[in-house]
Amino acid sequence: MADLLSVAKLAGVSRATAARAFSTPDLVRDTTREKIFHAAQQLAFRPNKVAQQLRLQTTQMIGVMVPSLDNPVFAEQLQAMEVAARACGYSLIVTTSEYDASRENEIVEEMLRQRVDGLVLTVAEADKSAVLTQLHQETTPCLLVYNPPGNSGFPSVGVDNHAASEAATRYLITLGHQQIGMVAGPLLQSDRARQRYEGYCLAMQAAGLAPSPLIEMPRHTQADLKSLAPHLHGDNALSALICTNDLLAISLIGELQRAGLSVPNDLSVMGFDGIALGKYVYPSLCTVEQPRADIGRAAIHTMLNMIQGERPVLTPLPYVLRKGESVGAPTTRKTPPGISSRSVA
Amino acid sequence: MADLLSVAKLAGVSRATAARAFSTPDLVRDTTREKIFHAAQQLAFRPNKVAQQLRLQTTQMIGVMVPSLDNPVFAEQLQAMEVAARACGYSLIVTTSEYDASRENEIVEEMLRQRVDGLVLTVAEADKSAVLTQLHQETTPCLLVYNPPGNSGFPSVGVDNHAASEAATRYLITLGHQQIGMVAGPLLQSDRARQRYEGYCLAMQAAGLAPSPLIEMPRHTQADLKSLAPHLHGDNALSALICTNDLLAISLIGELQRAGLSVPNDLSVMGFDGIALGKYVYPSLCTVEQPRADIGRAAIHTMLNMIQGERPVLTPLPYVLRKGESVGAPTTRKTPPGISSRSVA
DNA sequence: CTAATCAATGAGATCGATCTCATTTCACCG
DNA sequence: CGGTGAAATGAGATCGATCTCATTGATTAG
Repeated sequence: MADLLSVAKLAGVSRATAARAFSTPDLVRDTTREKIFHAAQQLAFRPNKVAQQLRLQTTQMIGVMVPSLDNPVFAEQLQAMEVAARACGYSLIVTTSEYDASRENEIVEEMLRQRVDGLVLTVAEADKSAVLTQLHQETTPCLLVYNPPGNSGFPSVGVDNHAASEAATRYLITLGHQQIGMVAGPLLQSDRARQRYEGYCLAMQAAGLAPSPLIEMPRHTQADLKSLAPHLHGDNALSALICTNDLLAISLIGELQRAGLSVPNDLSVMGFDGIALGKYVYPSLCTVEQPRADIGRAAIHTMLNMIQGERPVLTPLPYVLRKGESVGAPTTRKTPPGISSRSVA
Repeated sequence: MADLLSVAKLAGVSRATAARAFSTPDLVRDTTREKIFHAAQQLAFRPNKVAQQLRLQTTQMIGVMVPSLDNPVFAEQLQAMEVAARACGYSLIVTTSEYDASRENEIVEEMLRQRVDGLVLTVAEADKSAVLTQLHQETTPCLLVYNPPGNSGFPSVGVDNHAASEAATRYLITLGHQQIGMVAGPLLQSDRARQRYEGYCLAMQAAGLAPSPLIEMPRHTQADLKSLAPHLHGDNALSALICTNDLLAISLIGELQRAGLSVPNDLSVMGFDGIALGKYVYPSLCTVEQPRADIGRAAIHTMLNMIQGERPVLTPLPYVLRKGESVGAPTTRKTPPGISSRSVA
């Protein structure tokens, strides 16, 4: 591939002048510039970014790490990030951690070697993340997405999970639900899920209701009816469920319908995240929508500011309670009316 | 950030020896190597990939362009690509074209400037893609994904859309369907969608049935019942539909159910792509599954071979006809029985 | 004891751009 | 017509690594 030097030679000027023709055209006489452009054209010259990056000590690249692209909430955020970054002349190096801490380490190390200008990460658990602890030693700016800011010491872009979950729970309570449960992936391993559970508990208590213990599913994004069955019958049968993410909610609704139950008549199901597909399934998913595209854009713009040396000022982004057909008012249960009202006490 | 030279100085050796300690440790005396590693540790030395890339004339980076990450079929493929690339020491620069030809050009140009070692692209239409035409001038290896190989002149990883669509259609015919339609996004603008329609037509004709004209939806991944309504009533009312992608199918099923129709009792709906979520919704989506993860992995491994200078040998990957609850045998229609059988002739 | 061999290291060029600083060119004015 | 300042250009250093080739030092064979 032709380099600047060969262009300069062909045009009969020095390297420096050829370089100027591209970076600061005003400093080059019109006729000279023409000659250089013409030579560049002939040689199919294409500037070498790697050389620029080395010389200018900036890569115009942002390293992005998300847990998985199989979850649309991350893919949709990434889509917006890519568009925003490109519009500002930045490229993204995209990686997935698969929720694996050792991979997180390798990935971040690799990106630092690549001298990315900034890191935008979503980690499994911000508070106890080894990789974040180590990043404090570094000068490369780092920004979290979705992870609650907590005490990780890094700025974070996302919604207030705590408040959002409270709002979701209150909404169900307003509709008349009293037996409300929450469903999550295994071990409540994601910090966001934990905050959502806490928000749920608070809202329940504020309404004088007893929060149910968390119902754990064996997988993070796929519901399993067996784990849920015990909570659907008896005195304390649930009338509404909040899932810590939309994939869990959608697959749960599918399983319930497959088992002959009606959503929302037999059970109201609410999600969390607001992935696009939730609007199109039937029943449409009632969920707390995180503005994924806004979050992605905000992450990029905040990161660019941080790269400029500014200290980020971040307010949580607004969540939207998206109503949907998967949630309705509680109906009279199959259990005798007397029992159901007694169970409320 | 500390560089090799400072490490070398601290260790009391030359640049060359310090470099060798990392790249070819055998050539360095044990005691010397220890000194160098120790110095590196003290200075928190981290090799600069940009400098390596410039010197070694390889970036170990692959440029990836997909139309959009909002469609899980691309996100799921990308997830697999990222894991496969990382396992081989490569990074991905990820971009989205948003089905925009001018963006395609900019993106590819940008990646060539970045001196990616290879390009893995999914373009809107491989046959009439300006960017592909221009890429023939370049030496950077280029591989298509999902795009049918056609006469673009580039190797391609994906399934045989033509055959897959034929198989899907035959499956519906085997179940007894005769009035089968196909639904696509606007203008049949994607080359894959066009092949799928052709496959459908062939299978219909082979069975002695008349293919219906394509039913176009105003949007690529979101169904619109109004566009479909005319085909659901009358003598030629359809009993089964194939959608050119899963998002279209899932949203269509939602719309039908919302309108009080039953899938598959009133209408069987089949998708195409095999996104993960299709398995979990109710009714589960009957679809032609493209092995998205396999495709992603194959794309990376093929590209790595191409980078080695090998000429790729590609056989289409096997699709899987995934049965699901959204398709059933045709039922007696509301229209008088005599009419429905007459309409077959 | 000297020559030959091999392991270990260093000096300097190189990758492809940009930047600083010096030098040349040019226009304009007295 | 020479001088002055601005505009245009060039020479060379630089970014951080790797590689070639030369050199040093140690070991061993003759």
